Amino acid sequence: MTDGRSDKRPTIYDLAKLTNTSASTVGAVLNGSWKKRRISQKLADQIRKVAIEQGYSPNMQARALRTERSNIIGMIVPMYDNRYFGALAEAFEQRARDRGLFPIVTCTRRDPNLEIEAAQSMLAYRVDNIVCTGATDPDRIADLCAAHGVETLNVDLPGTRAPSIISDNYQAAVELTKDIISRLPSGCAGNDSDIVFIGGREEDHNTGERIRGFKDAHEEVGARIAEAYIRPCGYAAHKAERSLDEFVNKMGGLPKGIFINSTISLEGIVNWFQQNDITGLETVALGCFDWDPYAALLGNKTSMVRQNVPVMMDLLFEFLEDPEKRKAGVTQVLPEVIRRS
Amino acid sequence: MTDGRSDKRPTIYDLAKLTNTSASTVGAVLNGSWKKRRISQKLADQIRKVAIEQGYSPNMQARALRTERSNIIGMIVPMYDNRYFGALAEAFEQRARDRGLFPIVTCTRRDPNLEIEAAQSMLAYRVDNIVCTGATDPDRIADLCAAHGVETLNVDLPGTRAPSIISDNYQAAVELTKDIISRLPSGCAGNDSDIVFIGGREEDHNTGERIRGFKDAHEEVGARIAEAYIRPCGYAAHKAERSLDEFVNKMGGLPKGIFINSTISLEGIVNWFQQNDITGLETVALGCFDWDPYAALLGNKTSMVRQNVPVMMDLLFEFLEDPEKRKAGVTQVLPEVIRRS
DNA sequence: TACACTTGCACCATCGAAGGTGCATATTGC
DNA sequence: GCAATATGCACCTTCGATGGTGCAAGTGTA
Repeated sequence: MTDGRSDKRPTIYDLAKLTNTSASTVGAVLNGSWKKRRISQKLADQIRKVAIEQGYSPNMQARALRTERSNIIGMIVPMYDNRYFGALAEAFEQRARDRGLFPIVTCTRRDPNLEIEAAQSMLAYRVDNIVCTGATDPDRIADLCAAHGVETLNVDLPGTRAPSIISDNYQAAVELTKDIISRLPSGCAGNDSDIVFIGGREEDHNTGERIRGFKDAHEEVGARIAEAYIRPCGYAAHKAERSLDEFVNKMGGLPKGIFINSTISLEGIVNWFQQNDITGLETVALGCFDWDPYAALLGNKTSMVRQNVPVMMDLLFEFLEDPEKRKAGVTQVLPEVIRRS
Repeated sequence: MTDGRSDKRPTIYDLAKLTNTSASTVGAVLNGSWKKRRISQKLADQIRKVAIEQGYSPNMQARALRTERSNIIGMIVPMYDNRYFGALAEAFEQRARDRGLFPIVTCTRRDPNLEIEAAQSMLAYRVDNIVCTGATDPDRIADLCAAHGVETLNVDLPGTRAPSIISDNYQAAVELTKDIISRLPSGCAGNDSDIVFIGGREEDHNTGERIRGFKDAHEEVGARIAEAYIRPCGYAAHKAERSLDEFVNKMGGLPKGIFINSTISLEGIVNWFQQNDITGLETVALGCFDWDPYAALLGNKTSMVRQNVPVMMDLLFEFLEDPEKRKAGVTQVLPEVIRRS
């Protein structure tokens, strides 16, 4: 090169030569510790000028190696196929950047092995923290990270090995169920219920809590629920579709209401209606524990639960920054129930 | 600690002491170059055993510092608020992992400054490549990266400084428009059209191509389009909503069809119908250049364009791996038009 | 003028891994 | 039985940034 700029990225050593100073001086100026090191204002200005001219950017790998702190913060999410996790990732990234951290979000498709693999990669790159969102096995990740001296935090699904920030699934499920009940044809509420719960995994904490809320809301109005009405058939759309189909075949008709445990399951439910009984979409009272702008418009009767992403992410960073607060076990955040009549 | 395991992560030096060998031997064994270095099978096995016992994980920062290759591959996406970018991110991550790379996806909210900031962060962490997906200004990012010796690739929106993989927006727009025309009340096709194009940004390459396809499809059936029918009002939902509202006020009624330029814009359109004329959703022929499982069900008449994510991502990694192929300028991939009658 | 401080910077080891090189010991060929 | 080669591993520098330490020159005090 003839313009004095190398084709390689300049290092503090290059800048030191260009300014007739030393690497430690350049380093101190560019990382902000120069006052402590009593570098003169004039020299600092000059070095900064040359650094900009040369397009210097500190090698974070080298810095991390030396300081034992990467400023990388990782987040594991299950999927990008719904608004909730998308919003979580977006809010997470924004807050991380605001704090000068480098956010790394990766989706692990609800695959426990992939979760571990992703966590191991993050650990290899020496992330400072890992946030497990909706992880199928947060404790396993927490243990793995603990062995590496890395603290984790759980979001959406609670774990026992790390502080957890989750939605108040029980309370929101109670409210959503009451809302569905209130929209049943008159005369139904108070009698034995005809609302099906579809979707989710029984082992899931959240699904368990939602079923508990679903049951308690029924109990409050004196209605009973038969076993066949609780159908945690998994999250995939086609599973919900099949589950509803089985229910209808078994019971000989549609239920009066459906509590759907996620937008993904809702996809299957709507598919079923499209295939089998499109008018049902207008007559059955739908409630979905999740939020999606289009889904909210479907059937014109779908109430939805929208989890409070901003508050959850604010709490997350509070916990990350304050070891005292971090001791808390499970912190619940109340979601919003968006009612449609 | 009493069990011989330090509370710090073990390094190759720790393992060398534990096995009475040297750091270079341990390093060679654990990074696979041990045969080349003529380490005996027996010693290699022993070192690997101890490494596993100690929970060793190589410090990728140190490795990257030494080898000048981080194995990190970055991707910038605008938003996680639609399925297209979610699917792109997911497919990208999967393919990167399959190749032993560490994928880093970040969303920049269609903010040109945030795009640059994110790219700079990635460069500071010495990513090997950056993939710009739907970037507002891919050339600016490409130039920045080029100054750091990092190659970029564009996806979804083309740039002039790097190879680009995009959808064939023109062809798909022609097909989508024809589909809308075919669903107009009989007698309309062939006359001057009554289909509005709403959403997107006029400066966007994709929006331009779609408008071109929209126009050509009209021309083919001998229909003309008045200026007021082309409304690239931006992407945000409320902008599309307002644009449709303005159109209806100005023209004194609904159009017979709407070509909506993204699911986000569709959100605004559906909102408008909800607020103003819910029956319109059933009578107006809708086509949306984007895909969403719920949106596809709306109005029961919405045809959608689903971009071919797997093929685009396969091409991306082909280009990344083969410098020859990388020379190509813009590669177009034909999306699928999902018709609903 | 001598001594104690302060100012302003350079020198150097270090973080963990990689890879060039060197040097014993073991094996082969003649 | 001896040189030539192969085998198996250790030593040492390097990547870029950080921060402890040392040291000259400048300033203040008695």
